[in-house]
Amino acid sequence: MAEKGAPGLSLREVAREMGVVSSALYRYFPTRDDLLTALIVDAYNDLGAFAERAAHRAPRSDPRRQFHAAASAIRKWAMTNPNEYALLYGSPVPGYEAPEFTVEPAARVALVLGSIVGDAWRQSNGVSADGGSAMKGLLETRNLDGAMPGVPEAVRARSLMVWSQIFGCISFELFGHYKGTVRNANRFFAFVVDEAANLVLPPE
Amino acid sequence: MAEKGAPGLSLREVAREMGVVSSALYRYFPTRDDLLTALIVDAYNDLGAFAERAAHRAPRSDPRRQFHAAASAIRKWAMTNPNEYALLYGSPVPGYEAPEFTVEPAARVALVLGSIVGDAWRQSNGVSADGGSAMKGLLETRNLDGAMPGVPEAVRARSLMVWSQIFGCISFELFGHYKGTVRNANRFFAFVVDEAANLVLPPE
DNA sequence: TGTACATCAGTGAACGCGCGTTCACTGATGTAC
DNA sequence: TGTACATCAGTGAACGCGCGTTCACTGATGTAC
Repeated sequence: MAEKGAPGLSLREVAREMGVVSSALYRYFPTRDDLLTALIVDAYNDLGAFAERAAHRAPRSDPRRQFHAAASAIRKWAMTNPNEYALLYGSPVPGYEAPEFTVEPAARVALVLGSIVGDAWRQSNGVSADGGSAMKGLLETRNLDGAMPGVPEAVRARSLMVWSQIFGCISFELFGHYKGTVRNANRFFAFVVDEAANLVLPPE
Repeated sequence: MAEKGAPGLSLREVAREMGVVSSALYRYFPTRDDLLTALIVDAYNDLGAFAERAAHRAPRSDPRRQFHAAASAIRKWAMTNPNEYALLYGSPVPGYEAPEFTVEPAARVALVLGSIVGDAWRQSNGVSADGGSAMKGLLETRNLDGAMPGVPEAVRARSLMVWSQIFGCISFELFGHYKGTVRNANRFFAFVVDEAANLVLPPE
């Protein structure tokens, strides 16, 4: 049951890595897609927990450092678990549709970044000049009210942007798109995260 | 030879779509990987040409509009050709390594964005306060000198960032990661591109 | 203009392989009396 | 403490399928004389 191995997203390969015959997995999962779902949920939680721990190691009083810690953790996790990362953030598996309940574990890692931003804004109680009305209907306010209460709408929008920006950067690096342009990937990532932090953390 | 169909990245499926028996492809490609390479190069060029045309339809005097036009074209192409997009920007195909000469067509679409930024900076001849020395060794200057001559190093770095930001955003949308957070994907994308333009185009 | 031959795009059968899934089974572990 | 039986994790053979690749072939098109 302890599926620690890297998934090759084939039932038989998962079985192989667990040192078990393929049909044995049918005792636990009725179908390949259910196995896949379990792997995905597991991976999301693993990544989420990893980012949470990293963020909590930095002091809440320094949101910028928390932000960097979380982002770096995500990147580190991606490089350590490239298969899992590709499973979560790469091309969708053809013919597979993730069930509804994967949304919650999927949100976990995003929530880490969102909470840092939210905490920082609530601490700073510096009210930003909000482009509020221009943002109407842009986001799913219902969900974001829970995740980032008391954060200006423009900051929420930028947070979502920055979220996909960070993952976009990691994906590009991992999938080889920076070849020939970025020389020092570590420093480039730090640069990107810093620019991202500028966009979502309260000034000062 | 006219491979217009959407690739399922299986030789047999490509053959099927071309209305031809699978072994017939071996007259043109010695191996599956060569077929894959041809499809990838084709797709890169298709996307690149599409973005170029869109950018050229906007006046050179309005780089912001050019930028939006190019970005929107990329997104549109992605939604029209999701399989090709996943082939180019999704998970790497296991066991396949793209040969060196795919780098050039791959760079084509990035060059569209880069040229808009470069042209704008050269027109504005507003010299930015450059964090120059802090950037030393961050990027592959050799290649970028050709693609974006006369552009401050910080702007180049931000251009690369913005490049992956735009693709990250498109990937997240296409691969379903915005479910539950972004309500109006069109407007959100426009917002992201606008923020991106702010980061790379000269002020004023 | 007509025959002989080379070229070459595409066919179709076959191969070995890994896949997801089924099914009857084995054998160890736990429970009842 | 010892026997009888149920539970249950895992086995191993088999299935049908799509894959990449091979190979001998067919038949239309082009060229030579």
